[in-house]
Amino acid sequence: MKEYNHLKIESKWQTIWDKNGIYYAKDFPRQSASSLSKSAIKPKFYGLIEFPYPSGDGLHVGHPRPYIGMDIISRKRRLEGFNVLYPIGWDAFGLPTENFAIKTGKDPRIVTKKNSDTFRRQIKSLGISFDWSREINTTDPKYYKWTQWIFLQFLKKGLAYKAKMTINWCPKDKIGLANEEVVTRSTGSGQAGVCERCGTAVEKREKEQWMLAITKYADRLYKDLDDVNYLPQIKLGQRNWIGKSEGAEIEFKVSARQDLAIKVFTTRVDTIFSCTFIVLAPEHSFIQEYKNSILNWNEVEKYIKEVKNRPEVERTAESNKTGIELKGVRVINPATKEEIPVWVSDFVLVHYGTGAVFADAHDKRDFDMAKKYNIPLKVSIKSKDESLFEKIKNMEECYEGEGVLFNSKQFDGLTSAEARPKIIDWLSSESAASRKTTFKLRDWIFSRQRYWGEPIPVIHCQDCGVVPVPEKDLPVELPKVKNYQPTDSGESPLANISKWVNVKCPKCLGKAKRETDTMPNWAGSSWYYLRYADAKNNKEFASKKNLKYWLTSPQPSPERRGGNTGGVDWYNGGNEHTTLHLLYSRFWHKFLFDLKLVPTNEPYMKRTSHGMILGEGGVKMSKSLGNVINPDDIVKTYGADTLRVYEMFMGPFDQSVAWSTESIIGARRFIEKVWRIGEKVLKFNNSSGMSKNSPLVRLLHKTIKKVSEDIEGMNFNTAISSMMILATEMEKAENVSVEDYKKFLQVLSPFAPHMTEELWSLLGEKDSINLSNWPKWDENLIKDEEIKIVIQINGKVRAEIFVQADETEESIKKKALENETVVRHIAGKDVKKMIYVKNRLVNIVI
RNA sequence: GCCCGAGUGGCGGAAUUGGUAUACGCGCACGACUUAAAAUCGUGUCUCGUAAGGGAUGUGGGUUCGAUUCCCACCUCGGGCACCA
Repeated sequence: MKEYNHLKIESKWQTIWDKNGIYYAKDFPRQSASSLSKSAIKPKFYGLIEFPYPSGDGLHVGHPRPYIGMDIISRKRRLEGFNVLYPIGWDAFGLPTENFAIKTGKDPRIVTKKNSDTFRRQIKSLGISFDWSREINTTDPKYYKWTQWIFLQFLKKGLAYKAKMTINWCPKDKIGLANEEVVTRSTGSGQAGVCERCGTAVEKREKEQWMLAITKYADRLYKDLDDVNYLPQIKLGQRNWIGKSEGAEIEFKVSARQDLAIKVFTTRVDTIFSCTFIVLAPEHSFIQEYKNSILNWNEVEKYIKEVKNRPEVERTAESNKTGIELKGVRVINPATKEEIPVWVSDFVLVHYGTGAVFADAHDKRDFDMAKKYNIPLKVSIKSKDESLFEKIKNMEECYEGEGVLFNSKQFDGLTSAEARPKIIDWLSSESAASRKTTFKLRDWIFSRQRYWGEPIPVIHCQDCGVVPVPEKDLPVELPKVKNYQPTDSGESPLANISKWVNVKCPKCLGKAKRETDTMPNWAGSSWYYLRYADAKNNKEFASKKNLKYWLTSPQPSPERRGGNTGGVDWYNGGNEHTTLHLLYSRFWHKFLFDLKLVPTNEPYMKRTSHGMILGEGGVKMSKSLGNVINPDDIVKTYGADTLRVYEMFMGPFDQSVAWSTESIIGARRFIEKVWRIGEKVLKFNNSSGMSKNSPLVRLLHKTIKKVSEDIEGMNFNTAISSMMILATEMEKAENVSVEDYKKFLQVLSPFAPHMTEELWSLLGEKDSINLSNWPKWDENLIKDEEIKIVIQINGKVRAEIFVQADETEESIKKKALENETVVRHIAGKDVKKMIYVKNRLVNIVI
């Protein structure tokens, strides 16, 4: 047998796999050729990773981590008899390519082609079992035709609408900026957002934008999380983002104008008796409407202008709270009937609740603001902790918790929870309040004044207004332009192409103009997993038949829960996508479900996350730091199998971990060790060398169990650790049977597919190891006959004894007390208690 | 500021439901093999102590027979915060 040569082996098998198309998913294959029932369709497994953005820098070692993880799961599923779909594509619209085009004048289409070619070549060199026959690209007109088509369905159902929104605007470059392109810089008067390119202070501008009404789905997006199998922190992230709160809307009447009222939303109506002022968001419409009555209007106007240009994160930061009173305006607290002042402050956000809050001593932000501006405060909630109460009463400390009401008229003595419904009922009987549920979630701003995105398929007609592009005219293709800069008026570069812009109205055939806004990058990625089911379909985004097969299991999947009707079996992606992308695609999917275009109410049954790979020393890998590792170099020097094993071994899959080129050698040594064992096995070619009961066979079966279970939990690092232990023992052993070695190769094959395939074929197998059967472990062989029991005295380990697996508690305790060390330690002391934990320990308390 | 995650040897990390802290790997030291080197194999490797024994899982408290694990407070780092993907 020849020496292990990763270069030869890896390219050889990649070519063979590709030629035979062994990783191509088949639509509705039969169970097996010999299956009696003709209708028996093979069960499917649909594993998904987030398709990459093909950046100009090429792949870096962080990209493959999730691909390898899901590849291991997909490969295991194939051996378990599933028909596996594991697809990939390119999420290729977006800012970096466009900015590159602006800078260099190169056509983004050509740049995208070049970048995705590089990515494809690099990913292929890693031996990931992707089905390349279903590759998609969001910038392909054949793909974005359907992204546009789905938008038209939103429009048809009234879920796409236009609204005035503020955008970041650079007055020097005359272009709209993404939040990312606005950097915070210190100026003379504090922090300010400036343009990343030119450093000019960024302004906010009002602009008509296309919106998608995701808030119409807020309740379902929240509730249906109960029925999906996401990691708990992902569900929590989604829930926090949607931000459902149940509370009340309360009206504060304006003293001077009893017909006018300011509505506030609160979840803590129990604190209303301590409310001494109300606070409006600077953008609140009341301020403009009532400006003639505001005595200090000039100052107020100046304040509002300042605040509007501050980034939102900045505005809500604790240290930066500012405010101004609306002099001459007072409202009435409906509970106390007292007149109270009205303030404006930057920490109140216009798009949450009603854009106004009532303020009292039981909210930290209100409390701090009142202290800062000497606004009177009152307290009305008594803490459970009496010692704290003095300080709270004296306003030395802010108490935000729940408690018992006082200073609250007829509600005195009730707990916060008891008081809330009663106060709402009381106030609503005077029509000053109503129960209300609000969401933090806001509608989705869907317009971009950019070039490199899907054109929004709408035509503006002078007479007919907004007219959707007829479906037969889709796709509305992106025209070529000379200049990728947005126009001076803040429109997309498309606005300059009069030939493209000026069209006939599809309805009245009169003069009309195309919409020149494009869609955000999120659009194409909101439905891409559906396209993989039927990637080449020209008539629909995917056929119902294919969607039904790939999204709904023939038998209940272990991934499925509660009222969930199916979806992608397992979707793994980055932690950084667990709110936005995940929520957006759930929204699109639910919408399509309502139109009966997809068969399931949720897109993904199971969602897990992977951590990032950081540079050496735990800092971010970035071009500017010069610490980016290119997988090409690793594949060349150590091989794809080594890279795969190393990336899975380096740390827990869901956590970020620092790269270490020095440590790769450990993975390589492990692979070489397995190779050497292969040489030994081939030399002796012993099919029955080991006794069925030998310690090595027992270890093999324990390892099969451990690896099988660890893969399901994505604990790839401990799976590899256990295989390393097995390899060390196999190498030490005088003889390893072919049969046992093959089982080891099979469980290792998802991690190191090339070298295991080579060894498999050297052992005389004709078919691919990737199409063999996942080995089963023998329960009888993994049970230990003798068990080590630790003896503790007062919780400290003092000795250990070995007992038979079936030994009784009495007998073990007796042995423990007879132990020499134990006798020495308990001499002259009373044994108070003995705690026995089965198969683990005896703790003697003295 | 708000939400989520993490903090364990020189380094990456392991540790079922609260039950032997430091598995596995890297590095380092010593030894075997070799004319030599590489590769490989073996031994050792948290810390103080000759030992008996003590101490240590970001910090400080608490619950428990027993805490890396549960509770409270705090510190540090990473991710997200709606136009980056």
